[in-house]
Order: sequence, then structure tokens, then C-alpha cells
Amino acid sequence: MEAGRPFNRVLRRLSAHLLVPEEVSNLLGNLPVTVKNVPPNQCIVREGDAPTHVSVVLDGYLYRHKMVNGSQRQIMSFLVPGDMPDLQCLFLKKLDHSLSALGPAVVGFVPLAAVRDAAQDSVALNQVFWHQTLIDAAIFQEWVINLGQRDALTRVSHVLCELHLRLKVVGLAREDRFSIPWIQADLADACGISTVHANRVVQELRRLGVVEWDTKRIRIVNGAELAKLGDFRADYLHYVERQAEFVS
Amino acid sequence: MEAGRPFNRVLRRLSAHLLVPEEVSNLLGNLPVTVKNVPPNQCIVREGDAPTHVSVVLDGYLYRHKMVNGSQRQIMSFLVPGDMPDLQCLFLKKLDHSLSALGPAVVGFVPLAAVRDAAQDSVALNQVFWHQTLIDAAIFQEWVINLGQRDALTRVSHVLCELHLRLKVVGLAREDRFSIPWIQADLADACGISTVHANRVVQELRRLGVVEWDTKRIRIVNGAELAKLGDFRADYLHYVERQAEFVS
DNA sequence: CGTTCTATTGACTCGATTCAAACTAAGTGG
DNA sequence: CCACTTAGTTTGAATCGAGTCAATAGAACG
Repeated sequence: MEAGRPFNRVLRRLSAHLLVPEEVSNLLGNLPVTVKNVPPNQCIVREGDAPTHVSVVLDGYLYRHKMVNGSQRQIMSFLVPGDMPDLQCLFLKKLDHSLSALGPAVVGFVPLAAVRDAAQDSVALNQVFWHQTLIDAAIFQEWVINLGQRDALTRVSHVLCELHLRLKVVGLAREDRFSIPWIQADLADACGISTVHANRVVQELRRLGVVEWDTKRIRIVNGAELAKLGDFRADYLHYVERQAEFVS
Repeated sequence: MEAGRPFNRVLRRLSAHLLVPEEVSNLLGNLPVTVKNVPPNQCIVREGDAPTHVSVVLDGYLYRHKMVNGSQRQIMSFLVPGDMPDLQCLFLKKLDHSLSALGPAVVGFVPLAAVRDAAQDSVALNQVFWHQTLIDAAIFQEWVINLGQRDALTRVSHVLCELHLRLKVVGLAREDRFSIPWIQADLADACGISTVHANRVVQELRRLGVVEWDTKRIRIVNGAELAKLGDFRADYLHYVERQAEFVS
């Protein structure tokens, strides 16, 4: 954890998508950040809140979710270090979903006013933020596809591929493995399937020999096959090849 | 159709979400627009294209979609007059989905360079565009919920409620009815269900007496009940109450 | 008018859910 | 260090929502 430079990982992530102007990295670097440890499953902002801070994932994982019918939970996305999950509160006064820690997480909080001020005079910063929102939207669209058209095995494989790639981009996954502090129920709620069925799919993936899966540690034994199973093509994540030059 | 002022409906739509600065309405008003009639089901931009123009829906409906497995189609959103469906191509070089006309549509095309120039010097315009992307993302998120957690009857009801409200905002739906040139297969592909099942759901909605449904003309007989059936709460669309002042 | 969409219906099948129950791992407190 | 508890995973059986296939009916259109 680079507590001294909380935006390093953010910049690394941004650089995977676009050339970040120096103006923007300076503005981001000067934002005042309060760093907090968040215990597992704690809610950071709740649906209906009017947030006063923008958060930055520094370590660990968060997830966006909404409750349906009081009891069912749909996870709409996972957030990994370098993500800024609630930038939207700059314009949308009330959050339309909740944000929670998946496992223990370290989150930076920036006062809304500071972000607003920084954005007030900089076209470049607004464009970088807008760009990020576009990527988020592209991921949501892919999840719409995932939930609308694919069966359970495909959905799970797809989510695994996405996470693996996003983690690699911020330097948190090796070529064939990563770890994530979820339980099968979390995966189930992200894929819109029951916990029991999620379990059966996980077993099937193990049986097929494409992943080793110890709940929190995942090893992709056969990435090409997993991508095929998951109907995964990375283009919707919109990474550019320039990536290497910008890794800090 | 206000061909002379193609951005009127866009401004009306924007005003439902935020106070549009005069700077922005001027910049938009000065954009060069080529108006074209698009026949039903014609593709406007295809997945993988690098678009040279940004489109504006002036009349009729468009839809975003992706093909899966070569044969299955998932519709990810419907676009109504006043929407700007492919603003993202300002930053994302390759479109990750296709855009087609649902029925006959009238679409305005603005050269990408013109939009880029207008955005280059205006923080306000960038923020308005960013804001729109945030709303789009919020709608995608709600569709993730819809497909992930709700059964077929609920999904269809929800989509109906959303369309009805969005059309009312741009003045294209009466309190209890609107029309949309789709067939049941379009609805099915938006809700991630089979055509046969979509048909059964439509019949069920008729039987319940909440809608009258003549394929293209839809009358909401009991809006409150439909919203309840569809688990629909409008907050995710982020309309503000100020709306009335800005209606042209 | 015949051709082509679109809507509708019925019978059968299947993927996924539900409801338990059993099993395992990981604490926690005595 | 063990009994007890709790969280998470695994299993099986019964059920159900939705899909598939195939046929029919109706509307729209040249």
C-alpha cells in the first residue's frame, strides 16, 4: 500500500485506457485524501444517501449492489484498487445503489467539494472522469449481455476473465492467478444465479480443469479455454496497447 | 419534427436532469447537423466501427445491441428522441456495440471533429456530456438488476414503465399511452427471454388488465399496478423536479 | 391473392431454483 | 486443547420458470 501516494494506482489504471495529461495527474495528486480501513461487508455508502465524499479504492475490493424485494441482492460490479466507484455523486445527488467492501479494504475519501473545485477549471480532468464513466458504462453493458443471454457456466467464466484482466492491469494478478475475498454467494449474486447453482458451476469449472479454486485464491489453469467458455473478448474494457509505457 | 432546431428535444431532455447553462445550449445549437431518414431495422453504426459522426435521435427509436453466439441478440437500451446514443466515440475509438433503428427513424449526424472542438474549451459542455453518460450508466445498472433478479413478467413491466416515463419527459407520451414500433421479438431480446415467452407475458399483462397492447400502441390502463408488477421506482433515471420550467 | 411477417398455442424438455440436510473449516470461550 | 458455534460448501430430490420445436392463425404488403 502506497499510502503516501494514494493516486498512483488510479493513474496506473487510467493509463491503461488513455494518455493522462500531466495537468490531470497533478490535480489528482493534490486532492486531499483521508485513508480508512473498512472491515469486510461494511457498507460505505447506502442507496439513497447524498454522499459528501468521493471514494478511491486503495486496497481490497468493493462491490456495487442493490437490494430487490428486500431480500435478493444483485451485485452490479466489482471495484478493484485504482477504481473510483462513486464519482457520479458529483452530479447525481442521491446514490441509486449501495457500495460495500467485499473483504477488508482500504479506501481513500476525498471531500466532494475538493473534487468539484479541481474539476471546475479543467477540461482535461472532466474528460478523464467522463472517460472513466464511459468505461464503467461499457462494463455494465457487458453485464447486461452476460445476464441476458448467457447460461450460468458462461456467466461465471466471463466474470472470472474480466476480474483477472482488470487485476492484471493494476498489477494485482499474476499471469495465471489472483485472489479475491469473496464467497460463492457473492459470485452468485453477481451472476444472477442461486448459491447452490453457483457451487455446481464452480465444481464444473474445476472438473473441466480450467481453474483451481480455493474460494479466495483462484488459479486460471487454462485461460484460453476459460475465455472461450465465458465468451470473453476484452475489447469492451477498452484498454489500449500503450499501457506499458505508463506503468509506474 | 423541428428540423430547423434539431437540438431542441435534446435540450428538453437535458433539462429534465440538470440546469443547462446557456453556454452549452449555444454550443449545441451551433453544431452542424446532417439530418437523415433511417429505414426500419437499418444499422447506423456497427460493433467494431470507428465512427466519424455522433448521432442524435430526432424522431423514432433506436436501440443498442450486441450479437452473442452469432445468432442471439441482446438489446441493451432503447434510445428515444433527444438521446445522443454514441457520444462515447469521442473517447472510445471502436464502438463495442451496434446501433440500429427500431422503426423508421430520423437521426441527426454531427461530425466527430465538430463535437470535439466544441468540447475542447468548455468545462460546462464536458460536464453536461459526462452527466448524460452517468444517466446512461444508471440505466444500464437498472437493466443489470432487471435481468439478474427479476422474472419475465416483472422485466417486461419494468421496461414498459421506463419507456413510458422517458417518453413523457420528452413530450412523446400522454399520461396513459405511447406508441413504439417494435415487435414482440424486440421486447424479448431486451428482456433476455424467448419470443414465445414474451408473448405469454404480454397476454398475462392484458389479462391482468394493466395494459392494452396493440403491438405498436400501448395504453397503460393501470400505471400504479404496472409499476408495482415491474418493481419500478423512477429514482435511477435521476429526473429533477425543476423539469417543468424548462419544457420548451 | 399469395407471400411474408408476426402473433399465438400446445407439448415437451431443460436449466436453474428451492428446500433440506450433511459436511467442512474456522473461530471462540472455557 | 477441546467442545461448541457459526459461516461456508457440498449433495440430493422435487419442482418450476422458461426455452424449444412445431404447427396454426392472423395481419400486412406488394
